[in-house]
Order: sequence, then structure tokens, then C-alpha cells
Amino acid sequence: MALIAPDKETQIPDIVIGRLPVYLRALSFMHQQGKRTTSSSELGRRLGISSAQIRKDLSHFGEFGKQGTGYHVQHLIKELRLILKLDNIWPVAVIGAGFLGHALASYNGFEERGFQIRWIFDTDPTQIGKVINGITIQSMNELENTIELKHIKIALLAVPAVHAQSVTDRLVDAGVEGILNYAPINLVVPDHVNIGYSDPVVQLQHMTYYINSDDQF
Amino acid sequence: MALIAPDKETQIPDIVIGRLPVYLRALSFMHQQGKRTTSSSELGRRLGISSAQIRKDLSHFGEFGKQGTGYHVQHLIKELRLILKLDNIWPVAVIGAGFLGHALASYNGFEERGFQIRWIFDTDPTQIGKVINGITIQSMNELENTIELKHIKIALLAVPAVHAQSVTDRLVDAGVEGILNYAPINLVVPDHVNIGYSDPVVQLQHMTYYINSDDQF
DNA sequence: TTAGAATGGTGAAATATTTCACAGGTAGAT
DNA sequence: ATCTACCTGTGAAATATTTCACCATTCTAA
Repeated sequence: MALIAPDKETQIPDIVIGRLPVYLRALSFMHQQGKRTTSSSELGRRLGISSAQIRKDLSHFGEFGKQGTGYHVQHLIKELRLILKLDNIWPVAVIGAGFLGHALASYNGFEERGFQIRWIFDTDPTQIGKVINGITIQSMNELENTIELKHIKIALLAVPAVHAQSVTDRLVDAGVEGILNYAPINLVVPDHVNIGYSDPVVQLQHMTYYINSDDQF
Repeated sequence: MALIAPDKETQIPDIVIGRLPVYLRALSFMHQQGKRTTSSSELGRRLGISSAQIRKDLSHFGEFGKQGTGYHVQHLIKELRLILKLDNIWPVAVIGAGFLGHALASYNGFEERGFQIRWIFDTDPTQIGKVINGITIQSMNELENTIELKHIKIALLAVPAVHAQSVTDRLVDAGVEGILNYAPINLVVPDHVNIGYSDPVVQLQHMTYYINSDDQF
């Protein structure tokens, strides 16, 4: 009956959301360099994106710039962090303590960007109990208990492809809502669970389409 | 003068190219499972993509299916490999022998999908000469020479963010045309160079937008 | 004070991408 | 033979996304 759609699902496009972390990363870089302000055109130049797109993207969330001046770097960073729910540190679990799991647990770039690796799980009895970067490798037997007890929402999945789906099912059942999957396989999950994929081969295969393989060698 | 555009830049959308490796991965999985044929709807169900999209995507390259029957898995795999130029193995260099470089060099999933890690470079004198998975770590001093001599086209960039751009410039000058960048920074490269990004934090920050951080803890 | 250059926000237009829906075509069961 | 259930490939329609183009505003310098 309403003349205007009552609560029209004014959803912000996912593709827009996906660019925000990239903007945030570039802005943080600028901030580190001591830059106080920037503009959509400068940001766009750095990222290979049109200035109009940046302005349009940001306009979904409010008005953060000033005409003639541009954006205050620190302020925009703060706003983006808020939008992306990065105002608190997200505790993260790594599943799988192979080479990749080790690399992830050893990487110190998470904390300043909103995440902290706090748990590592593995099945291998010879790995369990070892300490990586201050974190003790736990048995997969403790997976569900720990997730539920600690309210773990985010996991990095670094197990062999054959186990990826079954481990995912366990994570989801226990309450995990975001999984970054490093196994080269597509995961099936309920709608409310967010999956990110990181398969280097998929990205390389995308590139090779555009590269001429000169058969000389 | 031609009535019909002579050679109209009938470019296939990049977004389509980007899905082909995912199709290929799923088809290879099916093949491993012993499946001989599949259909766009089955594939779509597995990947969370509409069947129409899969058919439309493939139709850019030819007619690979049969009405009523679907697609012959092995045949479609072969066609996709050809399209993506995966009929030969691409030799790949890893730049940076930290934890991540180690993990990449140690990963044995590249070869069966078209790539082989053949070189690893690092600046650290205590690392140079060490062998990872059969590959000897070389000095960055040899970077340009080796790239030119071996016609290296693809590199995995696993160096600290502060060095990522300068190393990229060196790679590009030496002839590399595809870079998968693991550093959390945007790279500026000439048009003919393909860049892929792999920054776990960017993907996690994308997810957190959709996850409720119940402040209970 | 004014002129000029730079910039953000934003409807409207232009493109790009996805989905629809259907004309064939296939295979298996009866 | 015929019926039924499935398929693909595809033009057309529907959506989604990006770009355009311009007004209002801000800052700097003369």
C-alpha cells in the first residue's frame, strides 16, 4: 500500500564492498608516508581505478570528502575501518600446520589490519604441542570445543584438498562464519557462511590466457 | 568502407576468463572421481553459479557440449587447457625465500596444473645456496640474468611490501609478464604485464563486512 | 575581492554482465 | 515407434556496474 517501497532491500553491491579493503590498504600506505589528504583521482591513479568509481563507491556509505580539498586520509581510514567492522581485532584460527599453515601463523602483518592468529590445529601427533610464533599447535580433536568456547568466527583453511570439505563442515557446524580457503577446491556451505578463495594456480591460469608462450626456449 | 566492422575487437570479457580456471578445477576433480560426463547444471550446482552462465561462458570459445547429454569431462578439460595455454608447463620463479616463499616452493600442486617452480631468489646471504624441494636459492644479483636467459615469464612475488615495487620493476624490465603478488601493496606496472593479488587480509576484511561481531567474548 | 584550478557527490547515460526462455537435439524406457 | 526427461546454445530481456558530466564548494594566489 505504501507509495514508496517500505524498506527496499537497498543492498550495497558486493563488488563495492570488495574494493573497500583495497582502498583502505592504499590509504594506510599513504598515511605511513605522511600524507594528510588525498583525492579520488590520486587514489584512482595509484590503484588503476577511475576517480568516479571511487567517489561512487564511497558515496554508498556517506560523504567523507570535501569539495576542492579531497579526503582527509586518517579520517577516511577510520570510516572504512568502521564500515568493515575492523574497530576490534578479530581472533582467527588456522587449520592445518603444514608449510602454509606455518607461513600464515608466522606472518606478522595481520594484527595492524584487524586480525590476530590465535589458534592452530592439526591432526599430526608429531606437530601437536609445537609452538609457532607463540601459538601452540592443538589437536583437531579440540576443534569444535575451542571454536564454541572462544566464539571463533573466522578460520584460515590450510589443509589438503581431500579434507577441505569435511573440515569446513565441522567449522560451520561449530559456528565459524568466514573461511579463507587455501585448498584448491570449491567448498559448499550454507548461505550465511562467507568463503574466500586463495588458489595461486587459479590466478596463474587466468594470467596465462593473456601471455604468449613463445615456444622458443 | 566495410559494411561490417572489419575486425571488431571482439574481446572476451576478462570476468569470463577468470571463471575458466575454476571450471577447469572442478572438472579435474570430477575426472578424478571417475565421472565421464557432466552438465552445466551439475557444474553450476557445485560452483554456486547458474547453468546459463556456464553455457554462455563456454559459448565464447566454441560448442563443447551435446544436447541432451551434456559435456564429456575429459574433452572439456582438454579444451579449457588449450584456451588457457596450459598445454605446456610454465616455468615459474619465486622471489623471496621467507616462510611464504618456502611454502610456495614446497607445494607440489603446481605441476599437474600447468606450472613448475624452478627458481627461488633471495637477498639473504645465509639463505642463498640452501635447497628447498630440490631448488637452490639463488642470489637476487642473478635475477635479471636468469630471467633473460631462461625466458621466465611468470613470477610469484613473496618479498616484504617495502621491496615489492622495486623488485617488480626489475622483473618487468627483465621480461616477466605475469606476477602473482603476495605483498600487501598495489603494484604499478605497464599495460602488458598481468598482476594477480593475494593478500589474505583484503579477503578477510571483505568478509567481516558481512559477519556480526557479537561483542560478547 | 576575485579569478582560476581542483575536487566531491550524484543523477543520467552508457556499458557490461547475467538471466530468461525456447528452439532444437539426445537418450532411455516402454 | 513414441513418450518423457534432459540437455545445449543463444537471442532477447533484465540487471548490474561503470562512466559521464555538471553543480556546488574549497583553496590559492594575485
